[in-house]
Amino acid sequence: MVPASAVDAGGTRERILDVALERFTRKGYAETSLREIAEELGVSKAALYYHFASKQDILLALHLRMHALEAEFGPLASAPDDPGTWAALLDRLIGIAIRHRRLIELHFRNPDAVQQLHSGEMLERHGSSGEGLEAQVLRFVASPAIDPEVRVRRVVSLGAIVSFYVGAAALSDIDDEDFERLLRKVTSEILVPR
Amino acid sequence: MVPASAVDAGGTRERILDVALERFTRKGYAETSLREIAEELGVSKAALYYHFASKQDILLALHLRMHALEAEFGPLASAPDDPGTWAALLDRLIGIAIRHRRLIELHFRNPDAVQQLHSGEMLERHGSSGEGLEAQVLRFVASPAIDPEVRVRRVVSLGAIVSFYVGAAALSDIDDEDFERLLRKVTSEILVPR
DNA sequence: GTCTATATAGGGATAGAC
DNA sequence: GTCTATCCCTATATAGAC
Repeated sequence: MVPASAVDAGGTRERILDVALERFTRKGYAETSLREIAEELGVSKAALYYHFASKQDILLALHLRMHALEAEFGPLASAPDDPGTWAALLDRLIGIAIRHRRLIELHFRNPDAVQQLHSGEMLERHGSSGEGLEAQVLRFVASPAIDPEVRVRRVVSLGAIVSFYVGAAALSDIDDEDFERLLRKVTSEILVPR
Repeated sequence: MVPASAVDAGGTRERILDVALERFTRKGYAETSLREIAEELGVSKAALYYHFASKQDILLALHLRMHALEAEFGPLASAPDDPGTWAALLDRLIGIAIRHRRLIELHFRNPDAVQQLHSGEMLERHGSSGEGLEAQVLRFVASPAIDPEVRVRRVVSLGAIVSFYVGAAALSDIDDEDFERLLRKVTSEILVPR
């Protein structure tokens, strides 16, 4: 672990995280080796271990950025069956998904690796909040008390958000603003049956 | 639970594929070791190599099931800008996605591993058709000649199909028939702007 | 802060007995 | 068809010099 007071003169720590985010997202966490990352940076593997205690620790640092987003996101309302609550939630999710797509893709692409971060005791030591954003969102779609059609529509609206991941290459010529506007339009339609 | 010794010895190959499909889907291809699969089956690693030439060969066998589906699917129409063509395509995709969800999840979860199957010369030797279903579908959403809103709606409708993957755990109490009916309803709405 | 060298573990894959 | 034993390779991680 690197002391919080450590000065990152060359910005190497950040450069490691940048390369790791890129690789973990494109190739996957398990498929990406530290040798690979070190070579792209032009340093040795051992140098990585000066900045991070382990490979998992690199993923953790990226995951903590996500946690920071959740903090910025604020607490979720706790009225899972209210349509307006869900619509507002979705609205905020889209904003985050567009502005931090790489980070979302990372988590979407490596669910197990991220999961294991929560299994261990690593997160507590870094002051993790209790429940993740994902778990909170699931409560809005998993409750059997809510009408199945409503739940399917909510899940599909989530699928719409991650569709930029599925069809990223196919939509790369559409800029973020246009895409966000279209996405908000379509998702809001999805939620209201005709 | 199936007693190991009671089953015909020739059924081992299928049992390997069943376990592999389960593990590759849940944990990912690269993260799943052959030792793990062998242990669950109560056989040795070497036994696996009697039935398959390599780990990749196991994935290939599962991938060929997907190819069989594509054959059943039939040729795609080649009019990417016609709304009716896309609607018909989507309709058939939903049917396949529901009936063979495990297989779809496998491919959705391990895009790179499947990709490498096509890079090598393995597929030609097994009589692969030229272009995959996925590549053909992409032509319907990637062409810049088509209106961006139309393309976003199409990609979102694809996202709706894979939403059962995203929210599978949350919707497990809804049976396949209900889910399929709701999915067809919602996706058809997505394609037509209000 | 970065290096070389090395320890250790686990992966895929093969040989040969039965 | 399945086993045990083994090989080779690559990965994470550590030790200690500079």
